[in-house]
Amino acid sequence: MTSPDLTDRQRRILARLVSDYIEQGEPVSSAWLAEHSGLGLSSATVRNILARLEEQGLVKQPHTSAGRVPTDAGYRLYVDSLLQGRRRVRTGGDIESRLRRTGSVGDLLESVSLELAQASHQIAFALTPSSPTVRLRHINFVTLDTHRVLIIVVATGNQVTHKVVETAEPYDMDVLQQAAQYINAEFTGLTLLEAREAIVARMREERMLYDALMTRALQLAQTGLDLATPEETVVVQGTSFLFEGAMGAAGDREQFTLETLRALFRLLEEKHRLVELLTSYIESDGLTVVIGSEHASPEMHPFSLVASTFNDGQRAGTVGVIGPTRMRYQRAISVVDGVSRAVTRVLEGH
Amino acid sequence: MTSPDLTDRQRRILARLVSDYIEQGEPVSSAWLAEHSGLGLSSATVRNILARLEEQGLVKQPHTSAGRVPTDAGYRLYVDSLLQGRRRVRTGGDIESRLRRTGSVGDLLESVSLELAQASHQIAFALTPSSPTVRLRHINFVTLDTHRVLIIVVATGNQVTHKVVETAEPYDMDVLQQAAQYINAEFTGLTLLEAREAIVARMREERMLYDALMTRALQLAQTGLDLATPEETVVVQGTSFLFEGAMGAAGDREQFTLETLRALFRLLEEKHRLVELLTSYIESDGLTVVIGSEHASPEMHPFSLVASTFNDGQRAGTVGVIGPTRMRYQRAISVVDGVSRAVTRVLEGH
DNA sequence: GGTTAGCAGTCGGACACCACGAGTGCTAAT
DNA sequence: ATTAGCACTCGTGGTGTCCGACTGCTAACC
Repeated sequence: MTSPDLTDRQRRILARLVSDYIEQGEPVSSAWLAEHSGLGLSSATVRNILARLEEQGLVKQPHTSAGRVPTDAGYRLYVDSLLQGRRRVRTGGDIESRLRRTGSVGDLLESVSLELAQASHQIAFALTPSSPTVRLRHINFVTLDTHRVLIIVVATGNQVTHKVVETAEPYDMDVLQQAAQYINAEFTGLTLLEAREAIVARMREERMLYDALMTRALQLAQTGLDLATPEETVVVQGTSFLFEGAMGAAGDREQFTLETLRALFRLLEEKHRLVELLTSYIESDGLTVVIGSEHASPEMHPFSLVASTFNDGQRAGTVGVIGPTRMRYQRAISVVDGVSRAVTRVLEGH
Repeated sequence: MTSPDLTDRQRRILARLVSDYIEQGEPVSSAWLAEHSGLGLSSATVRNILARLEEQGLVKQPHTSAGRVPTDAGYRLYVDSLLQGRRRVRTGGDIESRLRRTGSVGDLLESVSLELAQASHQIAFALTPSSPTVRLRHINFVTLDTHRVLIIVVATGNQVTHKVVETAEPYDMDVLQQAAQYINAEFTGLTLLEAREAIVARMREERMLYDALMTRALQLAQTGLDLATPEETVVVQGTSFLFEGAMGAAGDREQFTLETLRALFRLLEEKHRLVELLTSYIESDGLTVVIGSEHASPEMHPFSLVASTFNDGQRAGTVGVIGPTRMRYQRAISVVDGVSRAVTRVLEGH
């Protein structure tokens, strides 16, 4: 908590240490820093500085007689104040044009996370908007056969959900059309939850005005909305990139145990937990970085996350990457930012 | 290739060896087999038998002074002739009822693979039917705003695909409705590919009969079908289970290197390669087992696969599991078989 | 002839030991 | 405040040894 009281020299040493460690993957020694830091200092002086940084909890040594490695707090300081405003990598162009080719929002999420994974060489995710923000845009019924009706709900952001419902009695196409028109006229623009409640209320009020068939059609709409509401999709791509860091790629030690990897994969699989975790981070608009032990879930402690919200007028969703705490933050941030802006542009229809 | 000329005793020893190795995960020794095989033999005799089995390529030893382990050929023989007709585990009931709750086919695939993964404790997959079989059931247009149209295509098996298309000029809702009705009347029941071609042909013929708007509506339908056609979805679940086998769970050695795991994850990620691989196995209806080196792709050599097709009248898709070659084949087979039957029942609407 | 007991041989795994090198902390001199 | 020098620590890698697990083989046995 006593983070900002650092001399300029300390900051520069720390910055160099972090970025070198990120690139090389090996603890960095006082001698190395003395030679490459730019400031003309001897290794002994650097050792003194490092000792103070260690007191502050910004760096640590894996064992005696090893160089220093950043702690999570060290990474945090690096990301917050030592990193700002370097070159902004241009990533937008071709990715944006490829995104533009996808139609439905579901496909878009898929494409976005794929592009992001490939651009960052890390695990990437994309998340649809939190449901309370989503509004009803259009509802539609299609009779498939005598006892099955297809309900299609279109929400803001062009999210389409559909469900096949088995019905006890046959529905008439005309009645359904009529009901759909009615609903579209009356309830469009409401939140999905609001719409659902409004329909329930309406059913109670006007039970006698409209005929029984109509009532049942409304009931159908209700189930359709029930389905559409909790649909908070998350797509994860690029899981295999995680092994890249975990293997002895370029002289690094193995970084993660199988147990660690397994824990992460479990988390990624349990979509609802993942969604919960991700949404909790994104109260702030714009770009968020969560580092190692800052995560709520213990299985995320060995990892960092860079996420950014995108929107189409309202907030619409989140994209980001997950990787080892020893991550190229600079690059990850600019890629995530670029992609998220690209998505926003695409959603706004240019 | 000289597989079937085995004495009864050899078969029994092999069966015992394979199933014990599957359970224990450690090379099994002659002494152990002598004691537990049931036939009252000494370890020396068993050694002779094992030596012959090794000549046949059915077992091998990881190193001198270790017990024997089945080869892929050994597993194959075990699965083919030593396994048939044991107890068929009841798995249907509750899974089936849970599956019944899902609406769209997409959700169904998701649920099926999830259930399968949890039931088998392995990676599970589910694959939609190969596209040529799928037929057009219904098409629908929704105007979102002046320059965007939502196209919804419903195919057999209640597969719903949708796409938002940006249009240069605005469309009128009425024209689209009319076009949809026309298409539904004329082209329903055709294969998606056939329908697409029929529409193109019709557009050429009747270019003058219908007005320009109608032509453009047909064009829209065409794009919609283009989108729906190649949609061969595959869902993979339970990837974290792979680590279970890879970790030293119960005194086992680590079975897979990170490189091996990584290769598999890459394959699972590249959906098109995965689809290609899976579909190539399933020319035969019913249940298929592919063991280790029998796989076409080298990254699958450390793994085995158990798959089964399900259908709703026509062939509709495939479900299955992927795990280490040292897999509980008995259990995997009965689970996959059970689930696939359950899916068929659900699709047939009971 | 098939089966078995006994024995020599092989090999991996665990452990201890040692030397080496990398890097630190401390102290005394500048 | 900085630096040179030195003693100290500790992980790594290589070597040697022991032990135990199994095997293959041979000679005796039924």
